[in-house]
Amino acid sequence: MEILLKNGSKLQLEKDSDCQAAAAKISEGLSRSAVAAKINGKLCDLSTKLSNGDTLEIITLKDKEGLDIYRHTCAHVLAQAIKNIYPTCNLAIGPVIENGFYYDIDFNTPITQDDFEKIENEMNKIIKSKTPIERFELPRKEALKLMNKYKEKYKVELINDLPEDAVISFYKQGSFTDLCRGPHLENTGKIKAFKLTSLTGAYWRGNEKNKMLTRIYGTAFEKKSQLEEYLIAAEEAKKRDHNKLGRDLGIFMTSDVVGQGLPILMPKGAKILQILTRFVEDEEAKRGFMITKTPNMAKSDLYKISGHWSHYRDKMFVLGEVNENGESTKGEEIMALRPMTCPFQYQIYKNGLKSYRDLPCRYSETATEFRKEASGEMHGLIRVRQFTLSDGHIICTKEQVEDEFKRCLDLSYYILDALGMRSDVSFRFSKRGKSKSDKYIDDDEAWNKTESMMKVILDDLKLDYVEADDEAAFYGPKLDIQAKNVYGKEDTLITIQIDFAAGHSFDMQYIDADGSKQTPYVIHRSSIGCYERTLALLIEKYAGAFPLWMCPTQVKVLPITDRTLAYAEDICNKLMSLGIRCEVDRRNEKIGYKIREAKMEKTPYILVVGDKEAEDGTVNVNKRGVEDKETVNLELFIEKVVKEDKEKVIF
RNA sequence: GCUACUGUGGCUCAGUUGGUAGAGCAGCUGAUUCGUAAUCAGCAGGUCGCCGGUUCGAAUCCGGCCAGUAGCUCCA
Repeated sequence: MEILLKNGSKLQLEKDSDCQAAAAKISEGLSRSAVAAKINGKLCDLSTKLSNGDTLEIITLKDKEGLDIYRHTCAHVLAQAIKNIYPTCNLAIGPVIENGFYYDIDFNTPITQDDFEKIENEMNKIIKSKTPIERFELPRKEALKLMNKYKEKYKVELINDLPEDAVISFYKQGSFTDLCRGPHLENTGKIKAFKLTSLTGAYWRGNEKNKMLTRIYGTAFEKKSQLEEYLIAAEEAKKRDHNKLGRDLGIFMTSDVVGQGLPILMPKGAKILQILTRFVEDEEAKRGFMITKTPNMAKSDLYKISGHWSHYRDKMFVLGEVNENGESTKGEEIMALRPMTCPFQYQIYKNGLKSYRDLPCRYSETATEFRKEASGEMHGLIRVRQFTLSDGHIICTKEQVEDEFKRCLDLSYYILDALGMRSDVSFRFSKRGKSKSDKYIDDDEAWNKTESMMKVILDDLKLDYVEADDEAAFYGPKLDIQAKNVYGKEDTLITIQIDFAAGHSFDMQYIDADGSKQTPYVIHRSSIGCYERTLALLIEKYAGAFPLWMCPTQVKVLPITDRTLAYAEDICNKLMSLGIRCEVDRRNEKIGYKIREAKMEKTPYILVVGDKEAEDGTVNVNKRGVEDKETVNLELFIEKVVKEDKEKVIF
């Protein structure tokens, strides 16, 4: 028979040959490195038989899919090892993830990370045994019988939920059989380098109402050296962790007596936030936003109109005792700290009759907001209970939505560029999609209309985005600009949202050209996101060595002896008068000591001044990240640093 | 909120099977005025996260709470 290879060439094979045989025929090297195959574009095991006319692609570990298969097999080896050691445990699911794999298991007796050695040893035994891995398929009834026999209740549930026409396949390695779509490696001996990395809890089927299972994370690579490299890189990444670095650098702190999720920004952190805030507010003003200053709390009446009281109340800090329906138990007026700024800015819009000539109405505010996150959800500066959001709302006509949306995105691009983060973000179109829980405002028509409206805009912008169901706000779809922290966890940095409900629920109106009353659309948007979170990601991106323009201290002057202290002070005063943030290290210490400290603080410019410099009117410049130091004329240095600060140079 | 782990002076860490706390750095004082990542000496600093229990005796064992970390759920 004849099959077609991906590169277009043809291959003659014996009848009933499988993919492995095909790989062997192509080359010995390929035969060795093959892990799976794609027949007519569909992934399958190497043992899959080929038919005349098939198109074949051999998958190796160089392919992402190949590495995934390798890791998936590793997850099965983990499951087998665990079943060997803990025969009464129940297996749930064991998929591949970005940098490895995990397996969720219901243990009867809890295990700890100390048990990893034992499990890894057992896995090594299974790998050494080079047990063949075989695929077989069963009709639903038989499949259920098999899993019931093994008392795998989670697998039974999975099979029951498979669609009617699904092929139910299993993979068997020795005495161990697992429900699995596959494909897998040919035998367990092909795994060369793996490691179990962490142990956590995870709800069965991701639902908090279900039992919490034990999740074991691991990773695997083609070679031991790659595994080592990965583990070292992960350790290195953790050194940039803002939660450690931010505290070490004196940017923020927390205090037991203040409370969870309430970070305290210390002078350096507060300075960075001030710099960012001024930058953002000025840029927003240039782009037609009107700054507002609205209260941090309001009566429950406001949140009843916005829908927060019914959709969001359990996430709010409510001042006063309320019953399940959100009514005061004592007949008092109930106040609540604001979780968002929207309803406050709508009040401004509603103050006086609006004409179509007034639209678009762009409001923005550097707003303090409060959200009562569950105790386990807080994380450094990334997830907190009080935060500062560059929060804004655009009230406009339907025709203006598209243009305004694009302007919002353009503003965020501008800011991301200034932060040097544009290439670090990805886009997520967060929809309600098919999920219709009571989390969302119940209005199918409006949801459909708004989601398709947003899709048109995103496609028109040729944005490279992923669509995500069940990620919308309760009032509408969002474009989320996502960024990852050093652990690879993704969070929303910036968001732009279209709200179909606010105009109606707040009874916002404008008088159109023809004299008729119309209801406007609302765009919720952030320009730089939540300052605390953005700061966290900046700390991690730059490992504390921020671009000059956002450094709390930009220049540090170090006199070598007291004799040049006056000269150092003079330099500092000159720079400060030009808006450069500068300090003098006045301590009577050796120059090496002062330099060490200034470098550990990641100061962009360290100026060493001794008798020579004082006499010549020069400074010895130690630029951050540059090995060589140079002595330059003071005026020249000042000119250069002022220019660099103004232009927000990112080096 | 859930699962697992962690909590010793400002920071980094010691502290053996429960016998009543130790170092380095930082701080303070003194000397040193020394040219590119830690000058020397001395001093001071801790009810071992908090509360309760077991015990003759708890930093060490047990329980509760508080805080921190990773993950789940949730989310800017």
